[in-house]
Amino acid sequence: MATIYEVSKLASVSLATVSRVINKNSRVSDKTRKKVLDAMTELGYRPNSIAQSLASNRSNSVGILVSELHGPFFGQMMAGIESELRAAGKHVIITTGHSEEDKEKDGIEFLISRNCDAIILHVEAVSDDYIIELCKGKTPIYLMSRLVDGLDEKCISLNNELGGYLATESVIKQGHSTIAYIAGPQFKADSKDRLAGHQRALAENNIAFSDSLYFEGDFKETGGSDGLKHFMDNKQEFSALICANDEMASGAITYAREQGFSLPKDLSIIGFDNIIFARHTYPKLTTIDNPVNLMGHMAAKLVLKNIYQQKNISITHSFEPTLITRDSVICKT
Amino acid sequence: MATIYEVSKLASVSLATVSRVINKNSRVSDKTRKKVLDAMTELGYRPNSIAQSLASNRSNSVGILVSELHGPFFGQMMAGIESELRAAGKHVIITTGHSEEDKEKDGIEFLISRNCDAIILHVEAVSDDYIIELCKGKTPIYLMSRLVDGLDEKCISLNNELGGYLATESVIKQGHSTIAYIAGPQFKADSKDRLAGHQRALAENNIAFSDSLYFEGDFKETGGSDGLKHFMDNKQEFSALICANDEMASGAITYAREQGFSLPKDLSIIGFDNIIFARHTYPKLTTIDNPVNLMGHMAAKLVLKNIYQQKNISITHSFEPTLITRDSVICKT
DNA sequence: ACATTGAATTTTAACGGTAAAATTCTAGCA
DNA sequence: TGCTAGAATTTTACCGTTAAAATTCAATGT
Repeated sequence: MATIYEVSKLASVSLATVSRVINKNSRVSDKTRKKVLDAMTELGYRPNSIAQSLASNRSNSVGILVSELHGPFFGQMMAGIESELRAAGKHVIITTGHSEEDKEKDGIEFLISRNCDAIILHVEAVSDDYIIELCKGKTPIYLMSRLVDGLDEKCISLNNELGGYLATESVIKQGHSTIAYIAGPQFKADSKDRLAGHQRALAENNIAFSDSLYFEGDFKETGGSDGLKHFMDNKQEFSALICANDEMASGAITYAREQGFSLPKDLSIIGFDNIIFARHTYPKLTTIDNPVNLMGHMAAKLVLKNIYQQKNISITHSFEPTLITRDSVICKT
Repeated sequence: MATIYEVSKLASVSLATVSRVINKNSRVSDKTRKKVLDAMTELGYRPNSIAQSLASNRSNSVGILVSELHGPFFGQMMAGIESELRAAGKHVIITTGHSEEDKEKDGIEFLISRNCDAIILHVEAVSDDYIIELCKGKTPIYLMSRLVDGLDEKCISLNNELGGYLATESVIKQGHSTIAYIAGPQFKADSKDRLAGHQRALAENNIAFSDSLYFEGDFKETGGSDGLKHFMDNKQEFSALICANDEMASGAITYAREQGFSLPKDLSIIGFDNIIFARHTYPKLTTIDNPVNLMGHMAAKLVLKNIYQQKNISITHSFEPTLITRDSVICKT
């Protein structure tokens, strides 16, 4: 690959001049600029962004850390961030944390050591204190789906408690009063908040929360089937099942039908997230919309505004979930 | 962030010695090593991988270019590559091409300019010639789901033609003879091959391919619904519908039910890819398994073997799809 | 014609590391 | 004791770029 040096020789100008035409900004005469540009195309020159980054201390790329690369939730999130940033000519470096403390830290350090101009984190295993410490470093940190005290300006988050509340409330309004709940892993803040909302809705409607109608799932399809199986093995009676995300709801639906349930007549099921696939279950899944793609866009905008000086961007730090009514919850007869 | 220089001063050794303890390999006396290590922890030193990369001309990271960050297909692929590489201590830099020639090229250049040790590409819009040219460069290129003549050693691919054949054959074996086909975008090699397999199966069974039972979809849910609607608007009669991927099959299932079909009685539907969600449609989707996660692992292994000198890895370049029989295709009565 | 000035350009020193070449140490041996 | 081989360590140049400081250039006003 041709270097800036070869370009400068071919164009018979100095390195600095070539550098200046690459970086558009400063003054170069039109004549010189053309000479350089011609030399660049002749050599097929592309700046080495590693060297640029080392010399200039910025990289035009922002790091993203997500828990997993697959799955509809993270897919939408990454896509949102990437498309917004890409439109602004910035690149994205993605790595994963697998919801494990060591791997999350390792991923963060990788992104920092790669000179990212900013980092957008979706971390679940790392402590608030660690994050606060991290923010003191020179790489700007932003947080998705996590609200850390004192770092509000750096967070884009969903009101998960409200979402949990809405789900349960809507089910109660349909006349259900024996309601089972399959939660997400409780070390994740999202899961805890959704559960808290559920409990608040129950309390406000004078329904006691029962441990025997609670199951902690894994946010995957298996969590839904395992949870439902657990309740059935224990001979629990309930007319509605709330799942803390749509994957678990799908698993529950599939399992329920395998067990001979007729849905939604025998059991109402509601999910959370409104993943694309939620409208393809049968019955179509009633769920809580989690505007994660939008939130991804917003996180990217936050970076654009704060790091890349793009003015006139208005930022929403906090998003609200909404109820999406489809066919999987029916009025209790 | 502390630099190697500060470490060397604190440990009162030279830069080179610090560098050698960082890179483990060469000889350093235990006493010196300890001094350096202590200094490093005291300063909280982390090597700047940008500088390492510039100086050493490798980066311990491999670039990945996918068409989209969301969607079950790419999610599985990225996850496969990442987990294999991560286990070997390598990092992954992901970017997207959006199936557009310009963006694919831009993404590739970004990855190259970032000094990736190797690049794994899933490109769809770029020409074979461009890829061949690319391979002459100094960054090693590997290809997923694409077979370029003469580059077999660098490709990990699925026999899509066989998959298309298997899908159609299985449907024919169930007694169907009027079969509609919703293809993927025909500029994508995968789509073309799957269609070719479909046509071969038809031909072998003396069923004529009919343009009126063909629709080119977009590989998304809407492709399935649009396609089915198209056939119905044209009053086509058919007992089976083959979709070139599972997303389109899901869309078709949902749309069919909205139109009052009873599935699978009124219409048999088969998909392609065997995405996780395929078992959560109703009826459960019969489909062709595309071992994309495995292929991701294999692509990573190929890199590990060729670029990072890991011996004793055996490579499979070509994968075969298999029929997954579930409930969405029934015997024609 | 000649300072003056501001723009265009070049020189030079970083950025934070690696790696080859050069040097210093340390033992072992004649 | 003096020499030497091999290990440990340091010196030095370089990776490809940016950016501040220095220099050259061209136009302007007097």
